[in-house]
Amino acid sequence: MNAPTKPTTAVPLLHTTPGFETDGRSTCPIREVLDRVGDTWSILVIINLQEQPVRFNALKRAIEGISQRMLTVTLRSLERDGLVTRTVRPTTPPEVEYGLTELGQSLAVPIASLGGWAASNRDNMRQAREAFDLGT
Amino acid sequence: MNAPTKPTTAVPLLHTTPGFETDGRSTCPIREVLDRVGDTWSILVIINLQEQPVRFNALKRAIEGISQRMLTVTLRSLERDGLVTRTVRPTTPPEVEYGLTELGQSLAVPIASLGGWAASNRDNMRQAREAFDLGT
DNA sequence: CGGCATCCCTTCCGATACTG
DNA sequence: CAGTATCGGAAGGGATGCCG
Repeated sequence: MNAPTKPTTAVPLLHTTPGFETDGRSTCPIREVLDRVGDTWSILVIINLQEQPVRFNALKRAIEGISQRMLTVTLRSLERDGLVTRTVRPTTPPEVEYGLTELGQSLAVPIASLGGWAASNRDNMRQAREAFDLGT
Repeated sequence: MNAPTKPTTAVPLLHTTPGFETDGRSTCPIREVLDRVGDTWSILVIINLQEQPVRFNALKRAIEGISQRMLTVTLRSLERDGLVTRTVRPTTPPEVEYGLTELGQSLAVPIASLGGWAASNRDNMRQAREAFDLGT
């Protein structure tokens, strides 16, 4: 989900190893998409933008636990991938609004269904975890 | 997605800060679920188990780029959360099969729809990225 | 208000070696 | 085959300070 970095020793994914790029197009699509929105905050940002455009600090308040730095980084990344738009209104102080692109809206649909699952099943997961942890 | 660790200085999430636990139950469900399944490999493992149970090394071969260590860690985590079952057949050499629980199957549904989005839209994301990177 | 730059500690995770 | 243990580098990300 970050800007291009140059690997020094460790290469994250096998298929990005020099000479093993598999022609640069045949990577698993899910892997590729998760590499961009599968981080800690992207999904939450998208969910919070689904209803209407939101300003930077409002977004920051809405997403519990996110730091200013990570919100900025996450928004830039989503903007780069064509999922989020950034609109500056040159007032003083400036207002910056973030919203979803059409692509972003389309991604918000499966994400919302994941959110629905989360809301319905988190208790099941908690109970399973407790049971497992008791088992040893 | 990891076993319980004791934070030393930095606390990952605000709402886990001592005195700010929000009673230990009111955390955003999506955040909570993503903390367990939102890592690099869990989603891919679940997708690969959706059809039928798969043995350890078969799974390793199926998931491009995963290391043995991360496959083990990921499977343990999913098992702990009640999403995956582990079945040992005491032959020599031993055969260990992993499969989805009912809970895991139910999670596989929204995950599959995310996968469908990924397959349909990765080219859009690539193009958006190229355009953005040209823009500066 | 909405950022960016730097510092620096923490966590992740691949590589490697060893076991039942 | 299916793991576990350990190590060390790389990456993640909070805190802080400065800016238009």
